[in-house]
Amino acid sequence: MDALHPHTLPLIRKLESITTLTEAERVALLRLPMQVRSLRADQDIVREGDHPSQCCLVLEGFAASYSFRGNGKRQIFAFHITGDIPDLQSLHIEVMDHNLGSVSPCKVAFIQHEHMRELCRNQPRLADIFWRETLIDGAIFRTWMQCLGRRSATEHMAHLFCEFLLRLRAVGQVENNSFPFPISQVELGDALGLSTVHVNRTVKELRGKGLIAWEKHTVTVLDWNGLVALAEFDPTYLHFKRREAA
Amino acid sequence: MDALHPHTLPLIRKLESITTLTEAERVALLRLPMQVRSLRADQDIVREGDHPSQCCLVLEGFAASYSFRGNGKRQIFAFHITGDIPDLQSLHIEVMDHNLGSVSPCKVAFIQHEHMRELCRNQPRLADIFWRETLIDGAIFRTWMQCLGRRSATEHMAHLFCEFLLRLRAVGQVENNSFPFPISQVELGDALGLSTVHVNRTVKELRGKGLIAWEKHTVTVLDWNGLVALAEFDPTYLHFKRREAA
DNA sequence: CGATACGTTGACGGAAATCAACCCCGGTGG
DNA sequence: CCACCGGGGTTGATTTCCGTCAACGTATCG
Repeated sequence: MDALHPHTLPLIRKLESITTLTEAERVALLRLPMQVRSLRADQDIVREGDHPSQCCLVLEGFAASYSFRGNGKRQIFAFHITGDIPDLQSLHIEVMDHNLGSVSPCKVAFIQHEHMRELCRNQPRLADIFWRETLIDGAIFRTWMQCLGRRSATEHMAHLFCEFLLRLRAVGQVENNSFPFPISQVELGDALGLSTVHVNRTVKELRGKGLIAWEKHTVTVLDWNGLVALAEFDPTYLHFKRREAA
Repeated sequence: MDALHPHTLPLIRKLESITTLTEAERVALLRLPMQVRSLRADQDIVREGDHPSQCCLVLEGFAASYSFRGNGKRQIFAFHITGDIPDLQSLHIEVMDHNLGSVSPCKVAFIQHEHMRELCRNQPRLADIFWRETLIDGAIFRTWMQCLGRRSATEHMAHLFCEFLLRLRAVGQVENNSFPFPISQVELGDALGLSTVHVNRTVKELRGKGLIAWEKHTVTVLDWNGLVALAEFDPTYLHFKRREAA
């Protein structure tokens, strides 16, 4: 009998925010063999071109998927938080077409692909749930695309804070509309497709309108309704089990 | 014994551009019950908010996934061509968070979810292949995001033409670097996040540089290397079985 | 034949990039 | 102890890309 791995708890919590698990499925998840590692900020986890044989579960801290252009400009595609498996796709796509790295200091767990595959064979419904996870990632990508293409800098940033509030709340990291936000303005610019200077001006605007506060790596949403209205935020795309209100 | 459905051939061809199928898998695909329909241009296939019970295989023509903002601005997330199943995600995500519609006149085949699920149960490797398909869609979304965030209008448009050439070639719709392109400049703008006016100027620039020709719904790539260089195009993200050259 | 959609072009304005300082703060080392 | 340094944040001045407005051309179609 394999040992139970309490490290899986964040994953279970996240999966239960979008679906319901049976006891057998929870146990199977808790038995997943994994190797835990601590990372400093800005460390690579997987690099473009790699052929990974394991995937990575975020336990603590923030990670990001990103890619560089020839001219050195970076685009961040997604931020990953507790409970996310950012490179689940490597289970079925051999070569990495982007990078994955820590943004803040992180604790991550590595799970061998063979163990994931075995789990998917033994618990076919879990396979579907993981598939669904990657489909929701796709939905988040689409929304991010719409923000990049059709929203102003201010609207886009407001949208990002709305998304973070809901995603972090789903894994219990929001208290009184405040959440950890260990991301620099440079990194935020790389995510929003903006220059650092303009990120700064945009943050200033959101602060000035009394919508958010941001100090010492913590963001507080001061006016949820105002932020939602400005961003035209609709949480459907996150596909939570039940709609959450703030 | 179920009848064979030759309509599945485009799907088989596309799947074989990224993987290898066994005879049993090919037969199982050919037996998939489906209902074929012809659509005029600009018709809805599935709408935001729907709970579909079937998914849609594109046989001929172009379709697009898109969504509107409150102010009426549209963002197109993806164009879908022969062999694509644009709403495969509805197999595991109940509610549509975006729209799917025809761009040109189309022939599509509808496949009931129950038949897809049965196929996935009987041919587990096909389930993984479909999963992989949706993961590649995700990779395309990421690349599109980088284009929206970090490329100029010219580079972005060049990138789009590069992608179309390879994807259409994979399903046999490219001859002498020419391919059908039944997309208006308005629609192209909705995909690139640009105004129609600027789309026009950008097309003019690509034409002026001798990179492409575009007339009567047909695009010809006149200078593949030049286009690739301008776009910084790297086809890895399409995850074809073997690298294609032009 | 006008109606309509699509494409093209010019003039103007605005949002965000770029360039360039400067500040604050927490190391770190002489 | 203080000087120095570097990373992050802030601000102003200028430039650039792209959006908006407006007009006009051209093809297709009822």
